[in-house]
Formats: sequence, C-alpha cells, structure tokens
Amino acid sequence: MAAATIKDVAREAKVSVASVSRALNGGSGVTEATGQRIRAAAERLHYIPHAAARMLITRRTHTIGALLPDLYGEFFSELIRGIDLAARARGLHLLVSSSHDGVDEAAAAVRSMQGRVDGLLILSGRVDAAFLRANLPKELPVVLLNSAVKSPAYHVLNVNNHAGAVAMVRHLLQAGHADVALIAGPEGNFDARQREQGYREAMAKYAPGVALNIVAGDFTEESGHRAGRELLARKTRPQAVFAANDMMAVGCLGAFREAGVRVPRDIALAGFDDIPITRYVTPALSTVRVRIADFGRLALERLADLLEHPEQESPTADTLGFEIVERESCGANTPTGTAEVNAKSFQSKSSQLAARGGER
Amino acid sequence: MAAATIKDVAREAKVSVASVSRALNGGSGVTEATGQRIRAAAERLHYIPHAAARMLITRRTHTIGALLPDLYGEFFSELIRGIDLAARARGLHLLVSSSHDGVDEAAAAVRSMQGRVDGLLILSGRVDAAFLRANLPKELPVVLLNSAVKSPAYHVLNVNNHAGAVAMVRHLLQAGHADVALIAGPEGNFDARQREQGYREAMAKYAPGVALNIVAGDFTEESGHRAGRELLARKTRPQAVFAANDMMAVGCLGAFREAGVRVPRDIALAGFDDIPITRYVTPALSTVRVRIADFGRLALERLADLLEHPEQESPTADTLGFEIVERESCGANTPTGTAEVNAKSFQSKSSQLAARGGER
DNA sequence: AGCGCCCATGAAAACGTTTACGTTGGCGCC
DNA sequence: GGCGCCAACGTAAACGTTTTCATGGGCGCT
Repeated sequence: MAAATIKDVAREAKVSVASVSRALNGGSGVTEATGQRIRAAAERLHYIPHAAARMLITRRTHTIGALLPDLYGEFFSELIRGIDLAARARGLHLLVSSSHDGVDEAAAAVRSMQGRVDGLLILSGRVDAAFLRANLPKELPVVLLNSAVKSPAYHVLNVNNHAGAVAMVRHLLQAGHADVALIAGPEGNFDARQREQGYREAMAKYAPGVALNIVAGDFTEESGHRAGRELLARKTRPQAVFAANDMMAVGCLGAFREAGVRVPRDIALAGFDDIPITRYVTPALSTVRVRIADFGRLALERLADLLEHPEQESPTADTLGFEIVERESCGANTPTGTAEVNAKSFQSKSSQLAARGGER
Repeated sequence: MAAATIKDVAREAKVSVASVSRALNGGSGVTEATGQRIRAAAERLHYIPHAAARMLITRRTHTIGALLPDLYGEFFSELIRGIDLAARARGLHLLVSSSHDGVDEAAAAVRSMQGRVDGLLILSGRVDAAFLRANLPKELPVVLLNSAVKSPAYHVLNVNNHAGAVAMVRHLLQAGHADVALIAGPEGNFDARQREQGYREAMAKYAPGVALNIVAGDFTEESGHRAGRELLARKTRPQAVFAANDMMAVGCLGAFREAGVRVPRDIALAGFDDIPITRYVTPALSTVRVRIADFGRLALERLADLLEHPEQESPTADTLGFEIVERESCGANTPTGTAEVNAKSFQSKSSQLAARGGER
C-alpha cells in the first residue's frame, strides 16, 4: 500500500484535487460541508501531503539549515537546543551540518543545502564576506553567528565578547587584584580576538599604570595548563588571571594546584563561557556566562522574521547579554555560608528580548 | 536572476534535458565530448539541481531524521556529532528534531518528518512498539537507539547498560569493597532499569551472601546528593557506592564531602557514562565509559545500510562496547605517579565494527 | 555493398502538489 | 422573467527532475 496522494483523497471525497488542496490548506473557497467531507476522507486514508511536491511548486521548504564548525561539548548542544526549540515553535524543520572546519568543506555543505532550506544559520570562524558572496545565492536569508563579518549585507548576531571581557577584568581589578594577566585564545579566532581586545581596553581604562601581561593559548585545557606554568615562571607573578575561556581556566587551575599555588588565596582566576564544569572544579570558577540556548533561539527567530518579511528589515548586528558569575576562584566576596552564586547581569537590547521570549 | 534549471543548461549546451540529466548523474549513455560540454555549461550557469524536483521523481530525499528527547549536555552533542560525521561520509543530510518529551509531541514530530526523510533514528525512552506501528509507515527504515522495544520488526542499537553495570560492580567487589550499594535511576527509564538489573545480577553472582542496598534517584545531581545522605544515614554504611549515572555520582560525592566522609578512603564511588565532569571533580570519578559518538555513527551506518539494501538484513538488536575507567574515586589501584587512567575495554561485536569504521 | 545492431540522443510521460482560469448554478435585482 | 454576479467547484498548467521509449545514424559483418 503506497502512501495516499491528493488524488486518492479527491476520489474518496468525490471532489476534485483542487478542492482537496483548498480544504486542507486555506480552507476558503469550499463549503463547510464539503470541507468536512474532505477532511474526513483525508483522515481515513492517513493522507500526508508529499513534502517534495509541495516544495517544488511552493518554492518553500519550511526548513532552515544550521551550518556549524566541528564543535564539541556543551556549547554545541545548548546552541542546537535553542535553535531547535525556536524552530519547532515556528513550525520549521532543522537541517544541521556540523563537523567541518575547512573552508572548502563548508562550501560543499552550503552548496549541498542549496534548495533544501529557506534560510541559513552560519556559525564559523572561517567564513568571511567573500566566501558568502561566492557560495550563497543572495536571495537566501542568512544569519551569521559570532562572526567577524561586518558587511552591511548580512545579519549578524554575536556573543558580547568584548563587553564580557571588560566587565570581568574590571571586576577582578575592583576586587583588589592590582594586575590581571590574560591567557589569550587562538590566533585567528574571532571570539578570542574580541576578548583580548576587551582585556586590553579594561586594563587601559581601569588600571592605567599596570603593564599588560598576556600569554598565548588556544582554548584547549592543555594550553591553559601550559599558560599557567608559564605565568608562574615569570619574574612578577600576577595577582589575577583571566582566561579567555573556561577550559583554559580549568587547565590553568590544574597547573596552579600542581605548583602548590592556592586559588584564590595566592592568585585569583576567572574564565569565560560558564560551561558546567566550572561549577565542579575546586575552587569553583568565576566566569562570564552567556546564555547559549537563548543565543540559538534569537538567531533562529531573526532568521524566521527574515523569511516572513523578505527585505523589510535592513541587516542588523546585534549582541547578546551576559552575566558575571562570581564563584570562589576570583576571591572577591565568597559568601561564606551560601553555596549560591552571585551573578551580575549585563543585558543588551537583544537579551532583554531574550528574557521576554523566554517566558513561554 | 532566478536559479538556473536543467533546461537552461540544456539550451546552453545545445542538447536535450535528458542528456543533461544523464551527463550529470550516471555519466553513461552520453559521449565523453558532449558530457564535457554539458558539465561546462552547468558550471558556467552555476547550476544546482532542484532538490525538491529530484525528490519528487526519485522518491529519495537523501536525508535521515533524528528524533531525540529533550536532551542536555555532552551526551546529546556527542551523539549528534557521531551521527553527523557518518551522515556526511555517506552523503546524507541530517534533519534533527529534539526537544520533545511527550509521546504526542514525538508523534507530531514523526508525522511532520514524513516524506522529508528516507529513514529515522529514534532515541526516546517513551516510544514503544505500539507507538511505532501507529505512527510510522512500515516501509520506512528505522533504527531505535537505547530502546526497550524488543519487537523483531525493528532494528535496535543499545548501550550495553547491563554488561557495563555488571563489570563495574564486579570491579568494585574485586577491589575489596565487600558490599556495594546502588543509586538507581528514574523509575520507568530503560537505561536505569538495565543498569539496576546488572547490579542485581553482579551482586548475586560475585557477592552471593551480601544484602542488596538500593536507594532511589532520578539521574539528576540533586537526587544523587539526597541519595548520598540517605546512604550515610543507614545503620550499616556500604563500602562502595555505584551510581547509575555520573551526575548522581557527582551529587553523591558532594553529600559525602559535606558529611566529612572521604572518597575513596572511607567509601568508594563510581558512576556510569564518563561525562567530562568526572575528570574534574576531586577525587576524579571512576566510571563506565560509553563512546557516544561511535554510538551515533554506528546507528547511522546501520540505517544507511538499511536504505541501500531495503529488506535484505533482518532486524538486529546490537549493543555497544564499553570500558571501565578507573580513576581515583573507586580506590582500586590509584597509580600514584601517573595522572593517566586505567581503562579496561569490553568490546562487543558492534564496537569492533566501530573500531574498524573509525579508521578512515 | 547491403543488412542489422547498438549507441547516442531526443521527445514525452510521470512524480504530487498548488493555483490561475473556466464553468457551472443559484440568487438578487431591474 | 431575464440578466448579471458571485461562490463553489473542476480543469489543466506549471514546478524541475528522471526515465522510458522511440529514432536516427554509424559501423561491423557477411
């Protein structure tokens, strides 16, 4: 028994296929009586419209594609979760394609999604404006996530790396740690660069006299470990260390422990991202929290808006809010009794939107 | 400029659409010369075949759907990663739909995927054989992940919960902990039930005289914490605790620490899953490792095989191998100097297959 | 040299929808 | 009572492919 088609329903309900289509979609143009007869027939035959046929004529797939780098861990899953939730809410399907680091891989992925999606969500440190122009039909709505692309032709949604870094560095300084060192992220990485920039500016502004102290890292735990040892080996040991992401902070923490350096008593430490592990290491890690699921949700919602109002809105570059999460490692004010966390929230315009949207 | 169609290419190359189709797909039935001319024309026009039209006539979408529960964290992302990697290798697209706990939600998701996918990967504690029969056309290839469904009509791929639990309990017993308590998982959960069963059998077999000691949990950290306190309150304190998953073990560890009970000196502790956090808590947690990405990859590969050889293979129920990961918390043989981990590997048939497949 | 066969190619049908356009019939209005 | 209009419904075209079938021509074989 092959799947029932619209013709079968039409025959069953003794009407034409056109009426079936009308009854099942718009609802207008058919009598209430025949409408019911048609719906009943469709139900009886377990009729499900053939998606491909509909796509072909409609030119809409009701699917959005998510193009992601080869991403591990919590960030990835939270992002997808946010996107998926929002997509479901809007009746959109989600076609994912992760696991590609290279530009050519990404290009192949983009091309193979051509025609299967109504719009694209792209998160990739590698793609730039030229890549997009070369590989995307310009009618295809696109939202770039955490992208360095500044072109007014594309919509961009970023984590507020810069402000987060500034806030954390300021927080460390205000907690009484006179000089703050940075464990930087990988060379070409967009997030890493912005966070470093934030560090530099915060130091310049809030600790004008103090020399910068930057050691290289690449966002891996191991590089954080190396960086920690390197910092201890320097002639003047910093009073606080700001790692450009949590995994490096964790690695650094390990190096400190091995060296017998106590955190936060001897040296303060903070990270960025608020991955779950930060809560479980000892001491618990202070960090900059980004609500990743909201990030995904917002991105999808912007894209969905684009689909509905094709060229109405002009491209926007928006950033997501963040919170400073104070745990033990930064040695600011460890609330002795409570295990509860202090979180200072920095809302940007879009994250207020996030909060509103999150109520449902 | 609308996207180029096969007709445009035909005109450009001065051949019929049929020849274009042949040249671009099979390659046979067309002269080398005309083939080149056609490919050149296609290149020039940036021709990309319209996916929907092709689906319509071919009845193949080259897409597989992944139906997942509302899943957080590492497990989810690793699973998707494995699936996605394997899908890319096979030239398949991946349509994901997570975030549904309820049966009706799942039913809606299944129905809306109808016709958009060639096959389905389903991971859900909730769906049973009846659900599948009711909501799936029986021609649609399906692979069930971690499912209790025993029906010979469906292919099933499971984590080896039972053997993993048996091995860990035996390991704890052999390490000299005479009685092992279990922190069980949620009531209806399939994995939880199998792990508990493994605990029971291992105790019966390797510690025949010892009374069982089971305390309830629900896979959350908080429930593990409660369970830990409950265990300490009992008249006879067990020598080792096996938590049915890592998050509960982490919670339990917290409870022990708060009570001043030292792990592993006063009491040994082990979990299940090998989530990343296990490495970062102190003491590091011994656990049962499951290679989740492999799990996803295997599932997809089985499904892909099903697509290619529709009814050739009869439904199989297979299980994935696991490893006992010995860290500090189980107090077996903490290798003093090395931070390296001892891992005993238990390969099942399918995970050997995994190893082979992983070489590429 | 003639016959037949095979291979390259083209014409057209088919896939299952949506939708523009015709065709009815009923009803109000003059 | 006839005319026109509108709502309900049907017919058919269109979407962009793949694939079957027909047609032609070139070439090998006797």
